[in-house]
This record gives sequence, C-alpha cells and structure tokens, in this order.
Amino acid sequence: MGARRRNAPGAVQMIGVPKLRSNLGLSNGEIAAKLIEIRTLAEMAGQPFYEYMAYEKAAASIENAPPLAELVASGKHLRLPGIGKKIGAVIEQLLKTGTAEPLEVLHKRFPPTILEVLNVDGIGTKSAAMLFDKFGIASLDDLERALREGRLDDAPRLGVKTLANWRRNLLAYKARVLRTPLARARSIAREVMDYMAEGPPVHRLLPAGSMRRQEVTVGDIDLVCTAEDPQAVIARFASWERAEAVLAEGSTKASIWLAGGLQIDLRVLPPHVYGNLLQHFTGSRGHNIKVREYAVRKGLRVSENGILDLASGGIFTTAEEAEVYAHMGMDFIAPELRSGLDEVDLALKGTLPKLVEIEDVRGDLHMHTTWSDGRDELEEMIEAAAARGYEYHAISDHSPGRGRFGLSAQRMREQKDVIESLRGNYAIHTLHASEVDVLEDGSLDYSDEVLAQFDLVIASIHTGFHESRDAITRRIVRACENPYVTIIGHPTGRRFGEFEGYEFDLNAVFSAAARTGTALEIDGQAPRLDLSGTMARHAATFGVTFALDSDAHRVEALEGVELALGQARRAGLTKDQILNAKPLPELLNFIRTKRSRH
DNA sequence: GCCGTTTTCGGCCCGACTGTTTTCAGTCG
Repeated sequence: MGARRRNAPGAVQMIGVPKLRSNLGLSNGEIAAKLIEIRTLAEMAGQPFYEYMAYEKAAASIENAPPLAELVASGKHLRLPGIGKKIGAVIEQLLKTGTAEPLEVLHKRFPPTILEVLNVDGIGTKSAAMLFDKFGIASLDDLERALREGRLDDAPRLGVKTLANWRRNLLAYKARVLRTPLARARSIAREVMDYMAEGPPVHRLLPAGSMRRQEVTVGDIDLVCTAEDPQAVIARFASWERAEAVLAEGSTKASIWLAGGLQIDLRVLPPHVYGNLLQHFTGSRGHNIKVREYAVRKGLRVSENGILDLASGGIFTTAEEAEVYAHMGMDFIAPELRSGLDEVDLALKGTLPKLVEIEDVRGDLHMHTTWSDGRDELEEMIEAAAARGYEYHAISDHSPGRGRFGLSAQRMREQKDVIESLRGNYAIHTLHASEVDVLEDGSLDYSDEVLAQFDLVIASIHTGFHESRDAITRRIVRACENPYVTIIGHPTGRRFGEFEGYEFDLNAVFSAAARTGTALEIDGQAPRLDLSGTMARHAATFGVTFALDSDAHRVEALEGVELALGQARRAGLTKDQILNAKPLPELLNFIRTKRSRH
C-alpha cells in the first residue's frame, strides 16, 4: 500500500535531479522532506507519538498542495489540513531560512546523517537511536563498519538473526533504485501478470498500492489476486526467471526482487474478503487512517479482515471493494483520489467529482511521425490512432527549431497535402497540427501566417531551460497570448531522472491559460507525466482546460494517454474540463473561439 | 501538534510478523 519503509520516515535523501530555481525558497517536496526529518528525529528523541505524527500528516498535506511560497504570502497555508499555528510557523521559517528551530534543536541531539541508517530494512527509530547512543553509529558507513568488525555481536537484544538481516538489507539498500517511474512499473507489472496468466488459474489479479493510485513514481509493485490453489500460484510467482532473489515465500504472500532492486509483492486473498483487502492494500496510508478515524466515530473498526461493529460484534466482509465504502455510508472513492486529504469528507457529503474516464477520451492531440523525430510512418500513426477507436487525432510534428528533425514551412505544407489526400481512408478525423517551439523571447518558431494553416498548434519549451523564473514565465504567458496556440505542451519540462522542470510563476501561467482559452497539456509520455496530478489540481482552480495527450513517437506509445488520464483523475478532473473529451465540433469551436478573439 | 455533524479538551487506525524473549517491543505495510 502507501508509504513504504524507504520513502517514509527517514528516507529523506534527495535523488540527484537538477532543479533550476531562483532564490525563492524551498519547493513543497523539500519542505515536506524537512518536516519528515523533524518527525523522524523527534521520534528518535523520544517525543510523544502524536506530536511527531502531526509532522508526518503535515508533510503529506504539503505534497498535495499548491506551492507554499505563494500560499504563505497570503497566510493561506494555515488552512491546509494538518497545518496549525506551530507547524505553520515552522514552514515559514523553512521558507525564509532553509531551517527551523525544532530542526536545529534536534540536530544538537542527532547528526542529520543518522537518517541514512533507517534506510536499512529492519532498522527503525528505536534501533537507530540505540546504535547512536551506545555505539556512536551516526551514518550508514559507521553501521557497515561496525557490522563488519563484529562490534555489535554482543549487544543486548541483537541476536544472530537480527544482525544477519541487517547485513543483508544494508547490501540490498545500497544496490537499490529508490523509486520507479509509473510507466516502467506498469510495463513490469504487465510482464509478470502475463507470466502468471500462463500458470495455475488466478482470478482478479490486479496491481494495488501506489500503482493503482497512479502515483507518478512507485516504491514497489503490489499485486493481489485470488486463487483456488494459492500455493501453486505463489510457487509460480517465486520461480519467475526475472526474480533475482526471493525475499519471502509463504502460504499467502511472496516477495521477489528484480535486478536493480525493484520489489514485487504478491498476495493471494480469500475471495470472500477480497474487497476489504483490496481497499486495505490500495492505501494510501493517509487515506486508510482517515477512513478508519471516521469509522471509529461510527462505532466501527475497519481493517483488512473486515468491518467490525463494536456494539454488536458483527463483522462485515465483502468480495467487492465498493461495498466497503458503501457500508460506511460514503460514495465510492476512486483509487486515484485516495490521498488522505479531503476525499473522505467529500465522499460522505456525496460531492466527489465524477472523474474523467478512458471512454470519455475522444482523441489524442499530440503525436509524432518520421516527418520529424517519430519512429513510425504517418499512415502507421493514423491507422493506430483509428484502431484505438478515436473520433479524431492530431499529427503534431516539430517546428524547425528542433534541428534536423523540424519541418520547414515548405515541408509543413507538403505534410498538410499528404494528410488531406489521406482523409477518408481511415475511420478517424486527422487534424494537421504542429508542436512548435517557444523561442527564448516567447515568440514562436513559425510566423503567424504559417501557424494559421494548422488545424491546431501545441506550443512547447524545448530550449533555454536555464533562463530565470521571470523570463520563463513571460515566455509561456506570451505563448498563451498567441491566438493560434491551442495547447501548451508538457508545461513544466520535467523528465524523470534527468530534469525536475524549469521554474515559473504557476499562478501567472495558469491564469493566463484560463484567460486566453489556452489548454494545458497533461503529457503522458513515460518520462514526463507533465503536468502531474498535483499541478493539474492547482491549475484547475483557475478554470483551465486540459488536453490528455500521449506525445507518442511510435505506435505503442499511444497508450501514454492512459498515463495522462491517471494524472487527470488524481487532479479530480471531470470530462467537462478535458479538451479531447469534447466531440469534434466542440473541439474545433474551442480552437476557433480563441483565434477569433484576437 | 492538530482538530471538532456528540468534543475548544481529550482524543488521535489497525493488524501481522519477527526475533527476542517468558510476555513483548520493534518494525512494517
């Protein structure tokens, strides 16, 4: 389910991804990491449980909130769930100075490097504090040396098995990738599920956990299923040829590691509690806490084993997850919304949004062909888009700025002729579009006369990432103001493991997009997922319209629309907010309206 | 430390597993 050992308390080390920023203070992720640091060190220091847990709740709240730097200016950060006066002041200090008083106090007790030790599975805050106080172990290196030299062998309450586990898990940690991008996790999950399908019968085999919630990265893959012969199913799973190591193989659960350290857990569930267990293992941790807190007030105790009525002693179990929510008198909460913020309140009031679904998506407005940097031919892309059942789609090759890949104005006219000549050959309407570069001054890579010949224009930043926040903001706002620009492509430029995205004034860009009738893209290309669900949720408050695109450069990548959809659902978007959920005439009207306003 | 559709004070999710122990603390999901 939700926060795993290595991304919850303690695991605060930053992945080495460059973040371009001005000196405007910390990002939400960085502030959340500092709060988690306080939470973890406070637990180690023996502070009361509910005091340090408040920091954990606050951190989760912040990760799903709009940028704090902007909220704090108006004092609105105190309205976020889990943020009161004390933590609110800590956040203000963090933004101003990069540190805060409680953190400084704790750092006098423990060095920051002690948190490294918690990344070893099986070592929690109690053990880490003991290791520091009794053995002076203040870092992962210290621990490794102490284990190697046998200095812990005679310690009280540390038996042979415990030390062996620590040694093994320390090596595993050092070899492990921290989090895996969703698209990669999906493809691995599909692979193992295909493999399982060839073996003894399995039913209702599904990914749960962060993957089911469509988080942009996952810590590990949780699979659940039912089976008549659980033992046979587990044996097959544990003998998958891609498993580098089998961590556990019991009667209802097995865990394997793949090369690179990604862990996959399989749980075989009894059919009559499948619904309860799926709900439990989907998480998030914060969501389950919210659900159970509400249940307690109703005299119910919720767990993976069922819903216990404390008054009567009766227990409610179900094969259907939706009935878990129904039993507590709330609407079904889609997995993508189970963040632990306000979704339980909304479900109780019956005011959850009706999320956009894959069937609502009528077309894909962003894809490339061999005319620019795509792998597959124009007709192959048209045919594949038609095969997905779309009403329409757009071919959007690059503008000249993309070097040898870009289309000159002349080539662009040739492509337009080809597309027109193919019209009627396929059961889909093909729009002739362009993904045009936003140049460093905010002008576009084609003249307006050329742009006017496209059915649709996506404007994207591909160069000049290192410009200042103000300069990037001006570029995007100016692109929004161009009457021919329908969509801003991959708005933040983020690429997993490479680049965290250029920085700009979100409020200025989101309000410009809304004001000018320009859609913002949720780009579903595997390394992008840009906008993320969190950002899109913020943008939606400005009244922005979104485009869910694959940005495919080959036929198979067209399924990227599903990833974009996942982020839209995490943002709580309905189909009315999605440009490519509109019928073709309405889409064309959206484009025409903006062009005619100028 | 935060919070309120029984509360501004008195609560705060739940269970499984492991290793070390004679009854449980620590860790994890």
